[in-house]
Amino acid sequence: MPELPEVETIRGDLDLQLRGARLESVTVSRRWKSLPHTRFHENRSFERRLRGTLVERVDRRSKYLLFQLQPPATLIVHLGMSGQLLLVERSAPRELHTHAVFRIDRGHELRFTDPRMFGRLWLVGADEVEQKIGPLGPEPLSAAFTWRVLATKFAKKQAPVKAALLDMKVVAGVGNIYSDEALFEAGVHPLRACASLTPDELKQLAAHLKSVLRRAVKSRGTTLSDARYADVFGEYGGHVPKVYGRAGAPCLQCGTAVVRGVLGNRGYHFCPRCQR
DNA sequence: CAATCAACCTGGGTGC
DNA sequence: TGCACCCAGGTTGATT
Repeated sequence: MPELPEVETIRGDLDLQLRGARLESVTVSRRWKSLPHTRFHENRSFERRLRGTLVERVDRRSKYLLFQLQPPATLIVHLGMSGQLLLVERSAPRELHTHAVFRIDRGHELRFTDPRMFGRLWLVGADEVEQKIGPLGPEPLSAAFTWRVLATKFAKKQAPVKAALLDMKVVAGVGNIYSDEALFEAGVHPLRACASLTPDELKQLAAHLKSVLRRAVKSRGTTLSDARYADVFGEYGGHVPKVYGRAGAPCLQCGTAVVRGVLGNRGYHFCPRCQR
């Protein structure tokens, strides 16, 4: 569910709310503990090792949230498709599919819920983070990400550009919504082979990717009508996609019906007239 | 190595 | 009402 702008919204709020807070206790559901260690680093001491730790800072890399703790350790959280982190009062009724509860001082709880259970929770040493979440390409909003990075990575790539944008090794944190949006705004057809893009198209693509991600962060993410992304306070995002999820509806630029295609088991959306 | 695809899960919507 | 699909914002391991 959440991509870079949604995860970044959550990160910012958690950093403000939890910096300096102590995790009084941590409980993980039996169901979640039964997951393979690729999704839950169960070492029997997850709860015990977290109890009493201090949250020093909350970082983000790609779609991963990194809780930097004291004594030194990193809690890695990935929300998968349907994961949520909710900051609530302890007395509030427990949400369905709650898999982990972090009791915070001052009477609050951080609850991790995830109906589809594609999320991950890992507790690792600070030096183990890279190997756990990597290898990852550059952060698209960093100065290190330019059209020249794309030019290098695309030079010998025959895969469709849509697939490449979803590849975390090419660029980190971009998912199905924002790859569709960036391609639409750049006027590039999703099925174009990476290596066929001209320098001008690469410039457009890099610039529009940065632009749409920045706008989405400012709007606190995207919440589709049929899905339920919410921030840590349960509030929805205000960003509205231009093509994603609009199959059959008129293109906002030319009025042509937006087309939905399937690539690698995932739907994508584009305007057959504006995107070449 | 690069590209493609099935699998991992649950729940909501649709059409018969 | 029941049921059999189809769809969903992600990642990854197996297979070509």
